[in-house]
Amino acid sequence: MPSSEPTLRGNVTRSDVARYAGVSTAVVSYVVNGGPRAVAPATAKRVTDAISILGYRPNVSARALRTGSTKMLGLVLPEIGNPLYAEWALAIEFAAAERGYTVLLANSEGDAGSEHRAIAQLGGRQLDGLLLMTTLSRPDLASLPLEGTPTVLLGVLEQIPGFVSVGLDARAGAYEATKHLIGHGHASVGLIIGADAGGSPEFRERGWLAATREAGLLDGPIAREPWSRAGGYAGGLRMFDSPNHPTAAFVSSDMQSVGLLRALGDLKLRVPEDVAIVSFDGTEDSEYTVPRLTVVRQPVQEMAVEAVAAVLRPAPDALDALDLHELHEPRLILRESCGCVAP
Amino acid sequence: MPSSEPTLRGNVTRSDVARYAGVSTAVVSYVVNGGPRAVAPATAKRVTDAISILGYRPNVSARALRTGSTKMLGLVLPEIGNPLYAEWALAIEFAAAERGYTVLLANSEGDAGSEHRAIAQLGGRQLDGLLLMTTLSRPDLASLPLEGTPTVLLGVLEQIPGFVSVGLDARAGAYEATKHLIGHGHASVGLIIGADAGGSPEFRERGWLAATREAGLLDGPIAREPWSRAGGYAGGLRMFDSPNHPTAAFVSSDMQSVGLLRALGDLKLRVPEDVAIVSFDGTEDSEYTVPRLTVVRQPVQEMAVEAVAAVLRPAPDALDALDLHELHEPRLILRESCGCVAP
DNA sequence: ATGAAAGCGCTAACAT
DNA sequence: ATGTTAGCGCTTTCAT
Repeated sequence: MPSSEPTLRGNVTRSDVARYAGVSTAVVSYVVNGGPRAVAPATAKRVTDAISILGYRPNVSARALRTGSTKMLGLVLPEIGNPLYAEWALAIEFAAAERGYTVLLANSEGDAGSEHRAIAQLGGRQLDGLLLMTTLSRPDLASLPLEGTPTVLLGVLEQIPGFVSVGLDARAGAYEATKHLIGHGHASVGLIIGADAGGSPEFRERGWLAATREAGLLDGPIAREPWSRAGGYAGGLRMFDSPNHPTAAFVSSDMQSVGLLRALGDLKLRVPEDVAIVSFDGTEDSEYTVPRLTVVRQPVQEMAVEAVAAVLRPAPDALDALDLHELHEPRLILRESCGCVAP
Repeated sequence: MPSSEPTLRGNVTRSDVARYAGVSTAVVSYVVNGGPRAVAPATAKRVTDAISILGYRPNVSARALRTGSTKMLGLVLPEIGNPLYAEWALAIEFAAAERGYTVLLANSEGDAGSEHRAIAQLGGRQLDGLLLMTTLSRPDLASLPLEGTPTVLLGVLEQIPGFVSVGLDARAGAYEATKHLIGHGHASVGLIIGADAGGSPEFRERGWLAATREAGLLDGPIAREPWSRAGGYAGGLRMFDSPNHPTAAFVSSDMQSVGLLRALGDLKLRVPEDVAIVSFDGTEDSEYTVPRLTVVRQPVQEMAVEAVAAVLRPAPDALDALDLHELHEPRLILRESCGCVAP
């Protein structure tokens, strides 16, 4: 005997609810959406009862088709495997949920081709906005198939014409970090930084350079390696496997610092006694390395909230208002790897 | 003078394309979807040309409304902050993309309330399937608002009636790990494991116990702590801050191992000389700790591919086929922390 | 090989 | 305060 259980499967429609509650479909809509017309309390109750009894769930696709809004935001990240991006993903998701939006996450795997593909993929889904942590440089950005989707650039270090972006003052952070290291009396501070992929990294490099020069020191050595544990490992091996290596290093990401620590371990060099380190990012990883990393912390949560707000903000009439670049301030957190705090 | 540029914004519809190509909307559909009717090559070309000239992109909501399939899969994870879950997310996303599906990611924050909320959230979106890394125990699972969405449980250690699940033989992995440690001559092997949240952890505990007993050793100490760096740190401090601590430990997750390493550093205990460790998971983190961690590696990618295949598989007629539990085999990877490989 | 048209479930303007 | 109804963009059956 076949069951006529109405809660079976999710295909209860609003007209089933309307019939059950003895009202029109419009009233069901008014109740579900809290508007735009008022409904008598008694009627509303009949409707909500019917909804829960029948197990009705609004069809999001139909609503999106009708209203033009999917209540979804796209988020393109280079790789969630990187704890910093994982932190971003979490923060964005949270900020979006607070405003009733769901996040569709896409990985760009850190290369331009995948990034285009990821954006194209998301583009077909009528997203209400796109949050883009791009690895692309300025000229490439223009060719993105953005198609009228409000877009906000994430983790951008400089202002990019035609785009709203949420960035951080990486130069100031790097400057402060390097200056702190120099304050410990090091004569030379090395720099481990990512391969230059779009104008971004130089800001950290500039801060490091400015602090070095300002102190009247000679420029320390530079290792340019991928923004990964493996990159930090390779750079560390190269920079420190020689008798006259620098006694301090500013490392441009936590991932690279983890790799550097690994390399220093292999080289039997102690941190901070033989090599002092300040890292950039401040992910949870940095609190659990041995020794704990002194870091320049990115205010990820703060930036995520702002990014979501920005992408949802109605487009301003003046187009120049698009060239917006919100700058957030990183913060130096003193721990063991610089030699400040006893291990 | 206002522009009549047709590529402006994404609101070109299939009927615009039809008009431009001089065909009916049906033909546009046939071309876009490669069926169900054949189209003359010349006509098809006119259509594809029109599509690219006008910058037409199919409206996913409309298609979903019409076909009932959103081509989206939901993925509920306890926290992407954990590298193991990040790895899962990546693997699932990849496996889904291969089959033309997009993944909607939701965080359950590791507690039942958030998990319910996350599922309810996704539930309204007419997903074609749900992948669920649950922290819930069996009885709670039954109360989930799954509503006819095909669901596959992830990372489950035992077979759960009424659910398809993709799991791994954690007991075997823990057994092998512990046995390996014992083979190094340790008289006692401690266990650091997560707080027991639903039947899952015991499998690792059982494997550890079995190996211990089989070797005729006394049971080592157990520290039950959260599945996090902080948990491993706390457990490590407790287990090893005493003169007669065990000389080896099997740790049930990489996150906890990272915390344990940190604790051992604080206690000035060396690994593997004073304490030998084998960890469980085998995330990238485990390759970059100092020393490198010997691990029982979860075949995440393999499990992810299988999970996606399972959730997309048409529901079998026989309901008992639902009680499916695919068991994957973890693999021991020898590195430095157990004392096998010279640092 | 192609076209006409119905209708997926919903919202909101326009009735009443 | 509530009901009627047009249509969002798409797929697909049924004609031609």
